Amino acid sequence: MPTKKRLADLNCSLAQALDSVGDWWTLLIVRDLFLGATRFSDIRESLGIARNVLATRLVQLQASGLIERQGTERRPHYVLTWRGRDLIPALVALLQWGDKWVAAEGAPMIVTDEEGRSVAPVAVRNCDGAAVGADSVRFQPGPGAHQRTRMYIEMLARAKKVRG
Amino acid sequence: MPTKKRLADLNCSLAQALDSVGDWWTLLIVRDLFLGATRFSDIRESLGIARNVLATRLVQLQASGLIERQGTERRPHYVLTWRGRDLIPALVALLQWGDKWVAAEGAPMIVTDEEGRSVAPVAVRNCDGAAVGADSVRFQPGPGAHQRTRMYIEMLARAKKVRG
DNA sequence: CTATTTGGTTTCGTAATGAAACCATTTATC
DNA sequence: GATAAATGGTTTCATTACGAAACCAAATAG
Repeated sequence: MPTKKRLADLNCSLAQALDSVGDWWTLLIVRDLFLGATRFSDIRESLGIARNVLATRLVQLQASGLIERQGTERRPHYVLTWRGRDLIPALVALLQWGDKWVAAEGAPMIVTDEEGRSVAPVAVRNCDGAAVGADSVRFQPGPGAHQRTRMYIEMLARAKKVRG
Repeated sequence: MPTKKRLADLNCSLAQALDSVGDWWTLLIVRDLFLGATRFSDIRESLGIARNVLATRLVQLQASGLIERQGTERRPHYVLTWRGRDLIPALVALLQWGDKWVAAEGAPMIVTDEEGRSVAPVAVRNCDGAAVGADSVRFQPGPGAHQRTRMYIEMLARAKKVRG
């Protein structure tokens, strides 16, 4: 009986994250909430998402602890929790990727600080603050790595070294 | 006749990005390729993804210019293009979010630089390199913003200011 | 007090997913 | 060189998710 695959048991935090925000709409809903939308109808009209799908997503987002319902029961305000707001770096990184590689007619949105100065491209940095380019980023098994994960990572790293 | 909603026409680069990498599997495939996997079977076994789904995703990823097929026709190596590698900041940001908020038994994977020193949490930064916290991040309409987008952003910003 | 808006739920047809079976070509084994 | 096994898929089919539209109760506006 085929059921939706649970990414959560993949022993990878990326999969864990995608289990919370991995479908097409969720990050866009988070974006709208971050922009300041709080109403069901605001999000619905902004994204053009079907009502039933939005309703389900909001329930899931609440269950994952990314949003809270506030105000009256029948006409709630939806707001991001801190856990939800903490997705901002990932969200901005994806947005910038879209700007760089896809957006044809210029960026639809610009990300700025409080003073309206646009932010730098999100990058991976080491503890000294120096950018670590994609060619220099490495993955190592961590304390929560299963034996299978550990072997897979090491196998690939070996193969990579052989290829040069 | 209900068809899959195209996120691409949402006038938002986040939606553009999600149109390329927005489903459950795609970023995990990118992760595997980044780790050094090149073979169909490596990815398949690593993720436990169905064969037909993986085949479709690889075709889509190639069509989006994120990966290339190399080597023989019948037994290709799949490798990330530069466009694909450029997803690394977003990928790492999501992975760190999963580590922080979901991972129970410690991080399965650690991200490091070439010398094995683990990297800092990915953050939004201004041009001076100072971190811009989620509370300080703002979105402004950009040059590619449609009128509708512009009004929506401004409407929400006004409402936010009223709420305080 | 009536009309409209809000925030959904229900129903139904279409599309996507997952599992398993199948298959052609390459590579390894004897 | 023949045979076995692995690789890289495609096909088929049942289940599930999605999208559109209709419907509905409570809250708000006039």
